[in-house]
Amino acid sequence: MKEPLVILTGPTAVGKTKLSIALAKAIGGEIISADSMQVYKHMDIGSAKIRPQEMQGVPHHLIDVLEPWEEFHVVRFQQMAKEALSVIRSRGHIPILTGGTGFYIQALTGDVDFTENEAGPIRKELERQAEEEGTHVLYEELRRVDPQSADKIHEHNRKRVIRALEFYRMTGKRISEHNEEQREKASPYNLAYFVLNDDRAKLYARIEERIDEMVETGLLEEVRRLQEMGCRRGMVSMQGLGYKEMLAFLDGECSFSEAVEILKRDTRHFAKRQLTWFRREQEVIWLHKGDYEYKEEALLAAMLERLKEKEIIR
RNA sequence: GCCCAGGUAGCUCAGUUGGUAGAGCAGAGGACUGAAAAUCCUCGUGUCACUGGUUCGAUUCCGGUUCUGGGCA
Repeated sequence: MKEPLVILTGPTAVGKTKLSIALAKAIGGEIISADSMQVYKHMDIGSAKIRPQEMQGVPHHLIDVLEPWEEFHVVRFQQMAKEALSVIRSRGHIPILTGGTGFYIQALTGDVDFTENEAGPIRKELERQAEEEGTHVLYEELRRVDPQSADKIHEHNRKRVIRALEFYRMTGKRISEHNEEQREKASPYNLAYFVLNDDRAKLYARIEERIDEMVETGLLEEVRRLQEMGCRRGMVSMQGLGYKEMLAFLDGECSFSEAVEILKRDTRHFAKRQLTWFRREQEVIWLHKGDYEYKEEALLAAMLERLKEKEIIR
């Protein structure tokens, strides 16, 4: 029997956190966060991090474990999540992966192998080359070396072009082949992949509301504090929604109200991208809040039923 | 009340020397396998305010009406 893994995800601001607590309490679960920003300490307001008193005693993993100047990425996530998984297993609890970073969820559920190469100076070299000679030169090289990837990746998508080349230069293998292999792997987990969703208009209204709350509770002050701690705009953590917009304001690039408007817009765009991602995922169990009259008990009951079907709970 | 400038896509506006129109933003869809809250791609028909006139033909020219700014009284 495969190891059980419950996933509760969905677009930003849909209400994942609240529901995850109810679910964890109902099934004796522990939560692993699949969130690229909540891992960071001192980033509480902008990342909409769960507060300790809201956890209601449910153990949480991968929250508040890194300093904002540290780099976080899928590989690190995968390692840490696997460690958390074994801790949870040893306690006889059920792991619940909660958060909106679809890529991270995929890395874990698909057990994607990232061990083939170690991050090195090649990336920096490629970035420099892109800067000096233009992405086009790199793209041409990619076409020579890995035409399949070149077909798939748009020339303007600098990050992807660089990564594909980086992979080739480091391993001598084509990333397109590697990805193909990884894609065919079956998940080692007995998955229950829930995606919470709501009407688009309601979701957008909730995003707007939530950002207003963040502003009222001191988003700008939080970002100022981070700046004083030495956080700069290039950092991975500072590319998070809420952080990059406030930093742009603090650098005098726009007015405060403009920054807030841009933040709202970008967050809407983000939610939309998340939904695109989940639509593509196989095996997803959609939970439309409207189908359950927006009642937590009804949503919970539906989830528990599916968990029974999958023999994750009795 | 008079004068001026305007009323064109959800918003901001461009344009048609008369042959029924196009950008940005918003919005929608998509991609994504070591930056992913990142990065990238695709999608634009609307009584061109209303109403008469001139014209083969008016959103474009002329008159009137109306609305919105600004100025003068």
